[in-house]
Amino acid sequence: MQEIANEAGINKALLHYYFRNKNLLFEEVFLDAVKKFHPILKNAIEQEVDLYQKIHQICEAYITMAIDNPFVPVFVLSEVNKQPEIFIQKMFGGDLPDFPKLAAQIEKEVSLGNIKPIHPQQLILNMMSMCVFPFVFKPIFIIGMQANKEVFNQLMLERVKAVPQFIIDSIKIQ
Amino acid sequence: MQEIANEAGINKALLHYYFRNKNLLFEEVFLDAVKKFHPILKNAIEQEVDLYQKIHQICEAYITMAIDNPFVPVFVLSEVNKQPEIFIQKMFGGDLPDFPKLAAQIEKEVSLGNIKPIHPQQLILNMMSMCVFPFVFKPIFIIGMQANKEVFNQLMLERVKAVPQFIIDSIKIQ
DNA sequence: GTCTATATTCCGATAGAC
DNA sequence: GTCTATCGGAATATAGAC
Repeated sequence: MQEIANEAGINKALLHYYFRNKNLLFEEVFLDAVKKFHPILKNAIEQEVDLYQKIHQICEAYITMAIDNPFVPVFVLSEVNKQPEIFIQKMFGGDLPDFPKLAAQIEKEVSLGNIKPIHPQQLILNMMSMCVFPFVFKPIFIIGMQANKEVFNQLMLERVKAVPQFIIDSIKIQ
Repeated sequence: MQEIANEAGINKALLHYYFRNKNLLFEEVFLDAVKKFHPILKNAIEQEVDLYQKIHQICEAYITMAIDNPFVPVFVLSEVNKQPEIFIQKMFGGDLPDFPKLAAQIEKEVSLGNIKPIHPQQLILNMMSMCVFPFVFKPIFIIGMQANKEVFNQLMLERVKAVPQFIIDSIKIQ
C-alpha cells in the first residue's frame, strides 16, 4: 500500500479512503482491468466459423491482447496458480470460454479427414501455448537470445500471422 | 515461516537457526531445487545432433522435467517476472542455454532447404511454449475442459512425443 | 539442537485535524 | 478529500534456558 501510495503521489490513508482495504483495491484495479478482455477472448473461441478461420481469430485475439497489455498473461497465470478455483470464479464468473465446443469442432474435422489426426485437447493446448507463453517467457528469452524489447515486440507482431500459419502447416493434409 | 515450521514439525526458531533468515531459506530450498534441472535442459539444447533429433530431445527434457516437478515452471516464471536480471543471475549464474547456437542450427537447415522457411526465434518460441506452458495453464485447462488431474497427466505424457511430432509436421518439406 | 518467550519490524487500517 | 499520527496485528527474528 505504501508503494502504491508513493507511486500515485498520495499517502496510504487516502488509498484506504478510496478502496476501503487492500483486497478491494486489488479487485477493482487488477481484476477489472483483466476482466475487460474476457468477452473478446471468449468470443473468438466461440464464433461460428470454419476451423482455419477460427484458429486465425483466436491467435489474433490472444496475441494482440497480450501485445497491448503484456502484464495480463503474467498476472493471470501467477494468480490462477495461487488459488485456482477462487481466481477463476472472480475472473470468469463461471463463464469460461467454451473449450469443449472448440474440441468438438476439431474432432469433427479430424473424423471428416479434413485435417490430420490429432487429439483436440493437444491442439488447443498447442495453440494457447504459442499465443500466450512468449509473454511470460519474455525476460528469459531476451537475455538468452541477447535480444532486446524492440526485437521481442517485432517478433510478437509477426506471431499474429506466424502462429496460425505454423499450426495450419502442421495439421493440414497435403 | 510458521507454516513451514508446522509442516516440518519443528518451530520457527529452529528455522532461523538453520537458515538465518527467510530469504536465505528461500534461496537454499527453492533455488537449489530448481537449479538441479538447469544442466539437463541446457545440455538438451546444446547437444551436437541433427535438428529433428534435437527437437525430440529438448521436448522430452522439458516436458518430463515438468511432469516430475510441476511446480518448477510456475515458480520460475513467477519469479523471473518479478526481478528478471536478479533471478536469472541467481538461477543460471550467467550460464543460460545457448539459444543463439540453436537458432543458428535452424537457420542453416532453412538455408539448405531441408525445412520450410521459418524465423529461427519463432520456432524456438513455439517449441518452448508448447513444452512449458501447459503446466502453467493447468488450472484453467482443467476447469475449462471439465477435465481432471488424471486426464491432464495423461495428456502431458502423450506430449513427450506429440509436441515434437507437431513441430516436425509443420516444418518438414513434403 | 531444540525449545519458550520475547523483541523487533513491517504493514494494513483507523482516528481525527484541517 | 487529504493529510499526520498512531494503533493493532502479524510476521520475522533473537535471547536465553535446557
